[in-house]
Amino acid sequence: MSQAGTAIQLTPAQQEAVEHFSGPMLVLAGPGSGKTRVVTQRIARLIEKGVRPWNILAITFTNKAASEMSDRLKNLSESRNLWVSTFHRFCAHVLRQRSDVIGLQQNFTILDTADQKQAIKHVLHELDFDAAHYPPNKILACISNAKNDLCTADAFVKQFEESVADHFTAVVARVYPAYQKFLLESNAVDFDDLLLHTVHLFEQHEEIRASYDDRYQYVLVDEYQDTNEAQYRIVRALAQNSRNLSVTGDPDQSIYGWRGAKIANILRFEQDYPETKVIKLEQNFRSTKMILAAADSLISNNTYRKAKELTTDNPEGEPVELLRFPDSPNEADSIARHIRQMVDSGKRKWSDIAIFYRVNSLSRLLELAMVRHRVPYQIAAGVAFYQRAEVRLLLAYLDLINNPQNRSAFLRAVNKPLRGIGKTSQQRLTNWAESNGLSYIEAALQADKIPKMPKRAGISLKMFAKMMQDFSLADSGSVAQLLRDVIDKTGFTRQWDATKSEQDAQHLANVEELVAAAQHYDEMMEDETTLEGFLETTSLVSDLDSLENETDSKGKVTLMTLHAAKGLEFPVVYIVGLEQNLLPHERVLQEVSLRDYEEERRLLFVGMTRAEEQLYLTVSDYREMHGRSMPTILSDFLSEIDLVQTDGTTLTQGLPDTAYSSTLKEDVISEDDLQAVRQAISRKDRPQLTTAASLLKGKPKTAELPFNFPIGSSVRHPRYGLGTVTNAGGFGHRRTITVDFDEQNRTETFIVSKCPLQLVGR
DNA sequence: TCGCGACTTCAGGTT
DNA sequence: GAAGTCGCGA
Repeated sequence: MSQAGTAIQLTPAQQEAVEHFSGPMLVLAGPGSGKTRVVTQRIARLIEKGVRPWNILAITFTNKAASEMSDRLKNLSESRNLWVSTFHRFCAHVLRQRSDVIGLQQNFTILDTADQKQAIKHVLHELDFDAAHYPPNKILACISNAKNDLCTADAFVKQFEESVADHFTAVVARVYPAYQKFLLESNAVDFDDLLLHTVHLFEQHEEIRASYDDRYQYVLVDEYQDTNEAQYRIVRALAQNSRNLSVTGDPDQSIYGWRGAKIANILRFEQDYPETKVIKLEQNFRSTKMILAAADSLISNNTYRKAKELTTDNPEGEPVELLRFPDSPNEADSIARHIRQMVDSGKRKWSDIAIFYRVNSLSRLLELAMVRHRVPYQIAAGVAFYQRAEVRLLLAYLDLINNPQNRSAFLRAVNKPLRGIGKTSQQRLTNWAESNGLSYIEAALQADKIPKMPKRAGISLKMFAKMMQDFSLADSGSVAQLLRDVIDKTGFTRQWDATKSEQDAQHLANVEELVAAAQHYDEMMEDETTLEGFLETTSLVSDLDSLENETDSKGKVTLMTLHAAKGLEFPVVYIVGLEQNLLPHERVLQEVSLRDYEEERRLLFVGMTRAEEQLYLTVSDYREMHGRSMPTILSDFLSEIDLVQTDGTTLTQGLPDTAYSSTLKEDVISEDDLQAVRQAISRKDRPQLTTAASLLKGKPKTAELPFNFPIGSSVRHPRYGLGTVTNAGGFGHRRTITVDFDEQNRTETFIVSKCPLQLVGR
């Protein structure tokens, strides 16, 4: 934070918040007002005043926020035994302690989104609904919304029976209970259940609630404006007796309404806790006057808000610029060049710069441009690693060992590697298992009793089940060793040969990396290492957790969605695509809901207020949407902001870089290359998989992007000029390419990782 | 039972 | 542009 490093003087309002001791407190903190600093200093003060660290609970929404706070606390005071957690981790912890009460076992599985989808499909199939006609994602969204509002399956069905509902709701009313049954029988929960079960645990078992209330005398909740009903009730349950609840947030930064967040929670806090002390932090230490004024004039168009006065003593700064481009490839390319020039000229370092966008699909062209211009970047897509087929599969094996009732894991693992157990055999098994009340593993052990089961499939099933039963953490000794045993026994890696293809090498490297992650977990937990603990760290990581926050090294440019940007700050910010249907998003334009429309405005507000010194908004006259180039309309929000307009194509005029040519239709870099780049980046730099607290502690490294120069592509050398790649050799750091320089009639061989070559669009 | 290619349909943000 | 579905041939 800009303020944290040097000027230590607290404003009177900050001081008051830091010194607040007991009773409820609401801190309304505008962007850049030093909120995190206030929270951490207050915790330090609490401890100084004699509060014991284990009586304090600090809750955030993301792992990143949690680990950042932990890190800061480390500098401030003796903070061991102090728990900084996300809502979901906190709930997982509570539920493991009291799993018996809610009908689960302690080793329950946390399903991720892909598992959930698979489960829904399975249920749809069982109920004889056509998955094509009832999209699993829509059903899932509907169930999730219900859960966020604490509407259980029973309640949903009852509500449905008592009201006039549409056909789709009727289907959900059938699917929801069946889905819950599937989860329960799998000894599993989904993300929403973590919250929902915890609410029920607290509200239906007073003695349990009271014990946690008593344990956590001081509860602090960050980003309170983003709490949904379930989270609201959890917080309430924890502060019922102790009442030392302090929440921080900013209604203007509420951007998770679609996830069930209720902005009303923060607006009504004073009614919920009448003795509340309210503190407003309105002085901004982050942005220039120009940027703050622009953001303020935007947000003042919202009607559903508490007016706030944002002020700053920072310099005037430069005006917010609107950059206009003819099309999206041009936009991406110009931004990349602009960034490169800022860094090359020594004005900025890579990590000073961030690019935000409304939808993930916009990152594609930007990434390609970054690669083309050799701009090192990081993108919030760290979990992509856990989504890779081979990693998911191995995790399914571990999951099944940990929780033999887990149906999703069984179905995923049973025929991979191939064991000749096809769809129909699986169907017969699951039907039989369910009608006999057995887990799939138990049923597989008696596969010969299943009617119509082919002999070969039956034998395979038995062998598979026996093999799974023979695995145990106790026998292997550590999660990493167990993983290796699984790989050995299943012949998991036999299908790949690193020397045969690049893809195979990637698969093998991913497997290696998962083993390394497990080993890291083992080492960190020592004797306490558990399978469900490891699996929990893999299912509760988020995209954001892969990002580094480096300030010392030159670092990387950060690409992320506007949603992910909350809580961060950068000297230079680009917000891409200020166009109708994109920002505001088309979905809120179709409906006539003012609430949703205003959330889009808040989203832009959040993005703009991340910027410290320079803020660029961009539009393209044509943008690729759904694989097609479409003319665009300027975002209505632009008329609410004071800015200067610039022709974006002139951004880097008169400067030496000439890699760009206006017809970038054929990208020299293919989608596969981009995947490889992403993988290579993430493998090198992703922090080791750990618990929240130790995330992001890896030393900052600057990754040299692996550049691909396909044979036949055009390149530019600063001295030799234009040339064509004619040959390639070697691997990794020693990869070389040979280039013919037509103009000078010479041929040179370069080491790719060191050469000053640049790809040129054709 | 399995892999491949052709085809359709779909694309918001996150724990 | 990508992912999922379907039908075919081996």
